[in-house]
Amino acid sequence: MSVAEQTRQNILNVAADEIHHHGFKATSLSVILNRCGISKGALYHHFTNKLELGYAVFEEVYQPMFLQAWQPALSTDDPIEGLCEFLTSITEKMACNESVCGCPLNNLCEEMANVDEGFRLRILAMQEQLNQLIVDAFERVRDDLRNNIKFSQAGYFIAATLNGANSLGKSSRNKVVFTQIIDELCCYIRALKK
Amino acid sequence: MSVAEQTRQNILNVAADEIHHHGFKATSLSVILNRCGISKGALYHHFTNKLELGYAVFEEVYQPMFLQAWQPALSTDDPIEGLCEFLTSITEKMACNESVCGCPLNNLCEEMANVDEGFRLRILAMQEQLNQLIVDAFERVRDDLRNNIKFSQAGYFIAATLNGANSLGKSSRNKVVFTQIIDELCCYIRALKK
DNA sequence: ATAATATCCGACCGCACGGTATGTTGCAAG
DNA sequence: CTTGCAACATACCGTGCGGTCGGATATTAT
Repeated sequence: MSVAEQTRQNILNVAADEIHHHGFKATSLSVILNRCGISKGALYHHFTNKLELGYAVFEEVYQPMFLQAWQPALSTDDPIEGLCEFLTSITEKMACNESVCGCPLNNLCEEMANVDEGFRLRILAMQEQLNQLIVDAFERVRDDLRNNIKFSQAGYFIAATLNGANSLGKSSRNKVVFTQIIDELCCYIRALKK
Repeated sequence: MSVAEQTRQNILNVAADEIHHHGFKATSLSVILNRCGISKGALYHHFTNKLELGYAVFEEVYQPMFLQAWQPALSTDDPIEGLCEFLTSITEKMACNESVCGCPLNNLCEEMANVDEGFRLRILAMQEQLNQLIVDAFERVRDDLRNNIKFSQAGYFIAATLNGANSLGKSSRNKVVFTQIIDELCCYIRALKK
């Protein structure tokens, strides 16, 4: 990897971290520059403006990260159990101070979806992609599931509840509430089986 | 109501609307002043700073609004059905352009809970209050419910899913996804009964 | 070796923001 | 009538922001 490309990747990673912690609008370019040890000229050589940097972070950092997290859980022989174990593992791996940051995708959705169309469409595509993953997984084992289930609707329901759990976790500042909601969600998911 | 008190209420209402539409940080005092037709001196006569204005909006506008919305649904003879009807009525009353604004409480939670302790504690208290309402309602009809239900956990689960539904609604910009999630949530709620 | 281009630097700009300080008006008590 | 304070108005300030631009340096092509 060329040194220029390293600079670019460094900017993307630092920006991703800053956006995750402070949101897009509250993220300061100056902070990114300081953390990267580069100048403003360097940043504006690689990205035309802050918005394009945000888009690049979404596409090149958040999106792959997101898919890599969900994909394995849904690709197992038993996606129902895979999903439950994945959700439970989130609560276990989540440190207390991390719980307040929430999911990058959901954060951006809350902050930017109704402000910037570029973000909105990217987020929407990502959510539909996730929903498709869930639907595909359910289709694969549909014989094991109750036959009155609307797969897509259930998929969105799961995603929504996870987002909401993150939200409630932010205000309570401990993961007990979060864990409870995930527990309840796993009950719901397992109840999809016959 | 004195003219001064009218001014104060006007500021609160306009500020509540602005915060609902643009979030707290992105809400500009200048815009509030213009919409109210008052000067900056007037605003700073009634509120010490922007943060205190935000707290006042939360306590005097959002909080009463929130309780007035939930209370009736949970006070009926059949809170399970009351809850479902209430949730469904949200989707019906919600215009398409309103769907992108989301719930003021959830918005503030996402934006401010991990930034400002004053907001966080107020939001937390509000959420616990809502949860208590749900728990109380469930306790009242506990004989009609399955006997392995953790009331508090179910309450948080319901609140979380509603928040998440709002979030997903923001990016899709139509209420179909929102409605689906609420439908699924109502199924879950009705399944709490024996 | 030299020209050309990519990469990066850092001073600067305009702007909108929250907040302050001082001035003005009007009502109400004495 | 006047004194005083609540209720505003207005001009101004410092700050941090995203973004621009001319120049310096490194890398590559010829």
